[in-house]
Amino acid sequence: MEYKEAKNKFVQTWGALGSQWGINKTMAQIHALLMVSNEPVSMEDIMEQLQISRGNASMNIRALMDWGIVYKEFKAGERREFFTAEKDLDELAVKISKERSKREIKPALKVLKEVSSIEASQNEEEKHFVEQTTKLYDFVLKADNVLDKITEYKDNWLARLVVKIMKK
Amino acid sequence: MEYKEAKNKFVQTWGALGSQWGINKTMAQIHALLMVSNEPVSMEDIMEQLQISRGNASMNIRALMDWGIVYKEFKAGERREFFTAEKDLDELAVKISKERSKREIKPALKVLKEVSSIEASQNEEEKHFVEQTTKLYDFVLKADNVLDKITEYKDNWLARLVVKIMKK
DNA sequence: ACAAACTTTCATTTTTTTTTGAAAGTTTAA
DNA sequence: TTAAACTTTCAAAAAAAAATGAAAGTTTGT
Repeated sequence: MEYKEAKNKFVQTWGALGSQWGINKTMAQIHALLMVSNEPVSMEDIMEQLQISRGNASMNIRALMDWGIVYKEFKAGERREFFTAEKDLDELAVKISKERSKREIKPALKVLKEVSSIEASQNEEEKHFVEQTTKLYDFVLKADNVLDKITEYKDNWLARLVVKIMKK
Repeated sequence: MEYKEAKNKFVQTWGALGSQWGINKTMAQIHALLMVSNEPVSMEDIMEQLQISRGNASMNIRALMDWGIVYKEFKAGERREFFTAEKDLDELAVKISKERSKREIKPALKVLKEVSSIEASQNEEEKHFVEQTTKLYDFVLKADNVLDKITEYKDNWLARLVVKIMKK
């Protein structure tokens, strides 16, 4: 396998993986492309390499910047904008965790708290509902706190976690 | 808020959360419904409560059983089948981790290994590609191992993890 | 062996998500 | 201030994913 083929395979695979985790394919592909580029890439290049339209490129780059994992770069003497991806994987994981927590987990927690707080009657069915949603709330809250803690370590949290977990 | 409203809100929210994580909405809703039911539920009931077709119900229940998080139950003297969800949240997390690892992470690792093993020329661009994909491979491998380890603890891994992580 | 009571399958339809591309907007240099 | 060089927006089109429902399949009781 030579470089071009490998790069393409990587971009495709990363895109597919993204969509299995609720991230749109193009967004994941753009990210993949930027991850393995040693130089900032222009929108024109992204469009060409991924064969996508200007609008699509623009919107997905914007989304990646909103996630804080892609940055604009300016090159001296160049009018157009270039983009780079966050390449430090620890940093990347931290940012993704933070965003998903903020956008998805926190709102879900709010609902879980609400629904687990209803006045349960004698009814077995209702009692079970309250019990189960309460457990779920506690569980999700704990999991979310783990994410928060992870972001505090910042550097190499995964390696540290591995060490801790591995020693039984 | 009374029970029925709360239950509905929970099912809707769980469904929405599912789709943000790459799980189809109905599948997540069925799971939600079964999670908070104290009794096994028939397909008929699922169809009615979620207002979905028989085919849809059948296929998504099947998918949930393939994930190992929903079980068939037989009631004495009843012809039709009933379903229950895994209600132990630790067990649920373990099963989901295992499946996602098997279905998504392992295949991605294979590709990462492949593409990071190309013969890199002198070319800076190619060198960077190999370097970056190698780092990614190591990172994903470590993360996947964490998932594996988690499944070994089985009981209350999250609580243990919290303790470990919390004490700085 | 039959038929009633169910469940599964899958071609077709519907819904949702993503992409396109042209018009509108912005920035910069002269 | 103008216009060239870009980027963003968003209504419409296309593509992808999910849902339907009727026919086929299966199981069970008699």
